[in-house]
Amino acid sequence: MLKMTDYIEELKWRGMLQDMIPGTDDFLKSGMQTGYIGFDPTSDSLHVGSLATIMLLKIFQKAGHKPIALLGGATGMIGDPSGKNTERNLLNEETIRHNVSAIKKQLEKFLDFGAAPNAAEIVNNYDWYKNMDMLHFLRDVGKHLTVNYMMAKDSVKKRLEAGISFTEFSYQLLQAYDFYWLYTHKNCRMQMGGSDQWGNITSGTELIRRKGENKPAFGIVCPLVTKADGTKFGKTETGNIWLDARLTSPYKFYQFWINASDEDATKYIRVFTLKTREEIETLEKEHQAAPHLRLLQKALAEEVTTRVHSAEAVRNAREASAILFGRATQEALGSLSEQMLLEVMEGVPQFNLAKSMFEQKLPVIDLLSEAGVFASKGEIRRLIKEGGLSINKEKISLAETHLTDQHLLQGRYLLVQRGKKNYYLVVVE
RNA sequence: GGGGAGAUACCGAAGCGGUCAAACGGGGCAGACUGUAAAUCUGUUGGCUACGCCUUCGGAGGUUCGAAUCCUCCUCUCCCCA
Repeated sequence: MLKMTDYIEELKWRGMLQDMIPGTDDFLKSGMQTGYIGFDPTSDSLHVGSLATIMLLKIFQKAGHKPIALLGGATGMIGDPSGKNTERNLLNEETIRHNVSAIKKQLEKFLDFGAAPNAAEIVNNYDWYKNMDMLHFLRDVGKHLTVNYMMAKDSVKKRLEAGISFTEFSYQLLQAYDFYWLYTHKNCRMQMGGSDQWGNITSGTELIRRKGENKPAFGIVCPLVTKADGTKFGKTETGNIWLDARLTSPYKFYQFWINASDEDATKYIRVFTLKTREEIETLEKEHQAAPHLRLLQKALAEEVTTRVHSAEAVRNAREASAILFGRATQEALGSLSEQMLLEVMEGVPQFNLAKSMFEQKLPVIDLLSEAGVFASKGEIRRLIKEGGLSINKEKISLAETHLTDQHLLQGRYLLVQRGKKNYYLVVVE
């Protein structure tokens, strides 16, 4: 017997409910329902920006409902104008096919596909668009929503001055039809999404209503995840944080969460973990009592990294973090086996230096410059002057410092550190 | 088509013949404080074989002992009038 919980109530305390279509609440309480979220195949990996909506689905399933993840194999070819202020370039079909299959694999990590009766499903809207011809689309879909209605949407209104192509303008019709199709074929009466999807979701419920369906459709949206300092969530100096380990190493992924500010961490732990309200509140109390332990950030990083990567990835990342940031010093570094060292350094940028160069007993500044760790010698000099350069956790205070074989970890590695958080591994061979 | 304004380092913006590798602000990086947080304060922010040298101020020429600064042409941007 399936245990149902109150989805809306849970979203509320997690701070994940921005808006909902009236009645959604009662609709969900009336029994197991099917709901969906669409994902755009604009690249071949999701990034943490999509994580909040994935969690919407995950929590939906946990609450006892049936989640459907819709991949926009067709809509991705059109381009959603929501939240965009300029027309986008179209991706070619091959790229989209590739992206769809890659994203599908990622989503499979989050949802439970074996949990009858509310097992998750993945669908691709290309399947119902590939055989549809334009006349049918215009007669069966386009006829039901007026241009006036469509133009009133924010996503369109914002673009009226700058210009919007007919193609992007039509996007909401396609998404509306997706909803209708799922409604009729999968008995799916609910759509979720980020707040930028509100317009598209209501176009869908409207289409369903005007097509003469007697049972209404529902929807909710969650707020955009933000950072307290106003910068964009999910980006770092070096770019997006991706879910794919090849694009963002598990170590870096783990560090991304560990580095969340206190203020953000209390928000994120509600959105990105499945911890209960009690667990979270207890953690917060413990965190306040001993903030330097960073319990909140650790709990957040561990759970998210486990789900996206694996428990083993977390172990490695935690170990690497302990060595790089903990009190561990040269001795700890030196005592690592080569295999451990490499595991710990996985995800840390690596540079090569010819053994012959190293043996010339050049000053450290020349060696680092040769290895290409820094952009220029001026930069290295400045860094040394400012006390921001360490090798093997030992501060370098003179540009003329010479390195000897004793500095080499396992006879061939140098751990270069810029500031507190940036590490580079130089391999001498 | 006519008239005007402008193009400076990552971005914004001063400078209008030497003292300009170029004020100031933002951003970046680092240091201090701390907790791999936030706030704050400080330093730094073209390159090099470095008390000196080289390359930079839209592009190409020119004037001058000397130009980001003056002149000529070109390219692009913005504004106003038709």
